[in-house]
Amino acid sequence: MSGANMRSRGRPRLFDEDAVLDELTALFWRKGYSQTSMADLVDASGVHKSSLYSTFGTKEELFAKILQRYLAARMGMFSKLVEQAGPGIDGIHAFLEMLRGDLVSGTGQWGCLLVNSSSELSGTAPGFEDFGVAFRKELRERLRALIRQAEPEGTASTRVTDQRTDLFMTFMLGLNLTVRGGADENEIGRVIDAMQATVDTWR
Amino acid sequence: MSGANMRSRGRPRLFDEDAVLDELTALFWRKGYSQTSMADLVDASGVHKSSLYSTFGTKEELFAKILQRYLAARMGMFSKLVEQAGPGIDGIHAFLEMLRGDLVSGTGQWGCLLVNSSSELSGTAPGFEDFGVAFRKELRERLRALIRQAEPEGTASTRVTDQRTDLFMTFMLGLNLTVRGGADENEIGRVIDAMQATVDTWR
DNA sequence: CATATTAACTACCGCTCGGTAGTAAAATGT
DNA sequence: ACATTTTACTACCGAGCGGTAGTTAATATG
Repeated sequence: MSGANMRSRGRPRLFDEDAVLDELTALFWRKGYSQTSMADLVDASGVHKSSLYSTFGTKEELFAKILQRYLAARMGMFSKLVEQAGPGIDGIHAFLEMLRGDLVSGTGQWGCLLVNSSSELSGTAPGFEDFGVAFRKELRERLRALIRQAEPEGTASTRVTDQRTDLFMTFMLGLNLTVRGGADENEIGRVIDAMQATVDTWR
Repeated sequence: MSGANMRSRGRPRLFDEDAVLDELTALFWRKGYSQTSMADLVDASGVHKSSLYSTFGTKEELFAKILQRYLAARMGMFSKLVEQAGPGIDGIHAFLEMLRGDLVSGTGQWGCLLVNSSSELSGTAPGFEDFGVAFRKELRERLRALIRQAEPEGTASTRVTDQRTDLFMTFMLGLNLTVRGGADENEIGRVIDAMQATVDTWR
């Protein structure tokens, strides 16, 4: 029986692995992969370099783990947002408003780690491109569900749903870029308003 | 009189400055700023390192010059595209089709150098953020002209024009990201079709 | 207490990075 | 011819990079 409370054999960790991964994620998120050095990660986490290597492997391996962890968390967040948004066109409106709230504060202004990384490393990718593809695919599924449930039964064709999903998705990517590019709250607000107006024509 | 044909005093350059800048631009465009080393630039251009430094200054200064040059070229291109697109909703459709042609071939799949750089360096920017802001502002002006001339006189309010412009602009940013993220021709086509359908509702 | 195991911590390695000094070569000016 | 100016080219520098070996400390097991 290897229960949850079974302590391992040697010296116990002095740091919480999850908490450290959160800090490292934040650093990569804000500065990008290339501009974040191992020394930066050591400083930010307080964990010695060798411990980072023995725990998470090389910088590439660490980053892969972080991306995968981030992907799961991000998708969980979007699923919850879609759920909270509720059905109907009003649901999409609510979804966009929740997005607005996220983008103007905290980590929101750094864009999406997966999108950023996919863009940063696509020209020289060791193998991170798959994460970006997976992200777009999963996000698209959730957005499609949000949009699908906003259409009165029988009225919408699959084609229309798909087109709206593609537009909405591309809009979200562009919004991420706008935010990361340093847009202020007004500009973000304007852009979201523009999408709200478009969504209104879907009634 | 310092005419165009007045040769300078010392040893003449063995390389064409503009041609070299084009090559360096392509490299930064594809690989990004951080992932492009001076050695890479030397290899790609065939110009010795010292000559690059004496001609263009440090890596940061060189990159600033490249961004500025790229900005001018890019804006010229967009101005021409808008002009070629012509008036009316059909003009916007034509514009999108020209975009489609550009994105599936050559440098198009690397996205936009300014957008990429703005995203890559925003978390650690030495001072490149201004280029991204200038780019978004200038691009927005041109897109607004395209959209403005597609509206029948007297029918459209300033507010509607601005909203459509913001949506279109954000769409283009997202499209860039989609392309750079490694989307294939089908996915790009779908996304553009989605925007075409939205533009159709503007009639 | 002895041993095995795991982690913390220090010190270091080879390499690549951006950047520069110093010299040889090719042009113009007098 | 000679000096001046500008560039081409070689060789090199210190710093920071990602990554690792080796030692000390803390826990579990026998």
